[in-house]
Amino acid sequence: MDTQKLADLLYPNAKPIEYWLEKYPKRNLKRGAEVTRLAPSPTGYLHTGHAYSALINKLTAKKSDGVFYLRLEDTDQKRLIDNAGDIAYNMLVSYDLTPDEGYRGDELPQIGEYGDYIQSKRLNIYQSFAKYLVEKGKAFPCFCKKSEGLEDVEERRQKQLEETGAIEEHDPCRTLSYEEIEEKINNGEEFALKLKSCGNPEKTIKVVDLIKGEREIRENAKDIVLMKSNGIPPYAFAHAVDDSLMGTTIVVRGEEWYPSLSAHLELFKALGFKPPKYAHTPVICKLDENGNKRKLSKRKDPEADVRYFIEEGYPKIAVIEYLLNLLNSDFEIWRTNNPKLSYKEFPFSIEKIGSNNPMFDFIKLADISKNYISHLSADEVYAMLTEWARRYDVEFFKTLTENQDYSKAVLNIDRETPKPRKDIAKWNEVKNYFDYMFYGIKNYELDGVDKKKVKEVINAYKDVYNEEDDKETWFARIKELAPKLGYATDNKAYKQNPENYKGNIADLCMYIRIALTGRKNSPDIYSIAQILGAREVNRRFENML
RNA sequence: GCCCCUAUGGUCAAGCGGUUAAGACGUCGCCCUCUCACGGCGGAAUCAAGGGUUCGAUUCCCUUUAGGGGUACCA
Repeated sequence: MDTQKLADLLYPNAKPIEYWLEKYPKRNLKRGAEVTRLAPSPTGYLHTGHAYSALINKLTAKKSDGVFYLRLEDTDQKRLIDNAGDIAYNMLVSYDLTPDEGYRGDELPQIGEYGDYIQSKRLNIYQSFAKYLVEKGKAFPCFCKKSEGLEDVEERRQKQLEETGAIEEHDPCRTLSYEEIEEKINNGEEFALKLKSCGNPEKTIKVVDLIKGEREIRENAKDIVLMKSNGIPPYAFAHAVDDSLMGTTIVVRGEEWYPSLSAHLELFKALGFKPPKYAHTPVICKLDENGNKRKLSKRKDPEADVRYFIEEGYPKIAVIEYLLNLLNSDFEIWRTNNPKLSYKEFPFSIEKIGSNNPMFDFIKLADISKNYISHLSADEVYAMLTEWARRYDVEFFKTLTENQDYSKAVLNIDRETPKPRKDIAKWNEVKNYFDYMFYGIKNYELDGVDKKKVKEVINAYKDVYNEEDDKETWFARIKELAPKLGYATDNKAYKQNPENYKGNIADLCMYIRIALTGRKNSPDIYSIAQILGAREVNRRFENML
């Protein structure tokens, strides 16, 4: 068949590929610089998996003085959601995963010489390369009825399995003659362009995956779709064309793409491009209600949306460090040895990524978060907390900002010391945790507590309480008071003969704590009393009597 | 159905032919202590099963099992 004639029939107006090859010359980067990219499809919010791979991409590019860019893969018209691209970009920015190049949301202009970075704006480019493949006899038009949606596909697959016992890989339309094609085109029939695969699945090829290592995979034999009948390419073709033209050196993508790798490699070969390096990453999973491991699901799992962590008030760095810990498990050792450094200093390596699909662990995340927060100064905590509250808890925001110094003092309890408290994992916990400092005491935790004893203690203690005391004097006074009221100051003595005492000094302190906070547990009561101030302390004592 | 990937404690995982099988989270106990948290010390808990290869397998090969993924004009 005259493939040039066919190419002109199918794509009469396409530019020759040389035009694009000239327009997008090779990148001029230093040796070893890696070009990575995140290429989400704007079909919803930014998935936690996206943040995970953005982190890999960003760190890899940074480490090699390369480029990390963002491209929007909006080739599925049916699933597009307004603003999804914009949200994705802004989420990346807010997690400090800002791309160096590419699409930057709907407000800002794109950066970079290799645009457009939105695939739907690149249709003429794909057309050129589609035409090129037809010319080379490596692609053909297919006029078959298309499958619509997953159910349709499954039904068709089932039917084919029953009839032939296998799934047809070569497409029947590949043998159509020029005349037949011309007639269909003239009748206005729509066509999809397919790859005329020449692979043999009995043969294998060697590939190197940056995570999986050296592998042998079967050659591709499927006539995959290159251009859908609406003139838009599906993932594979857009991937091959864009990543070649944009100079991507490492493609980081989820493991679910691994089975289609051989098809992609055939495509690169057909196009005459050198394929990039690949890194197929594990997929973050969770345990579902039946006890089975499954991929984090957009519909069922709130934590699949990176916005969830922001709403809950996890510090963004904590989330990133959790993900980093999943990627390179030696990160936490490094973190303990380098508590002050930014995670960006960590010697991240793609090769160290394990190949198991990890389970998302909130307990571990909370631990990382608590550690992170415990090392912040009160000013930093205040800043992050108010930023969160401004958006998600307006009442609390008002409270916090009405009296900044007071709020900071509360947040500073047991902070900025060698052994800081680790009790806050996310900002939405703070209000409940310190409500007695901000909103008074709503109810007293008194189960198992003898209220008479509380009154007795407070009644005596209020007279010796002195706001001016330093911490040691403060405690000395309590110690002095204890025996007078019948409380033990020596724990051992108390344990030996508890019947000789009304309680020990710990109980005495607990009563003071209850009067001041309404709770049996709280941070250091000396600090709390100091922050509350004598007036409020006395008021709370009176309240108790 | 077929194809691919994965398999070390409850979780994340080091390990890459010979180890008392790291470490972290969680859990339990003790110590510290005005409670809680922190911190310190210690304990329990893992190589999915069965075959090979080898002087020797957690490690290499095969089978089974389990889980995940793919098999779309979705990404």
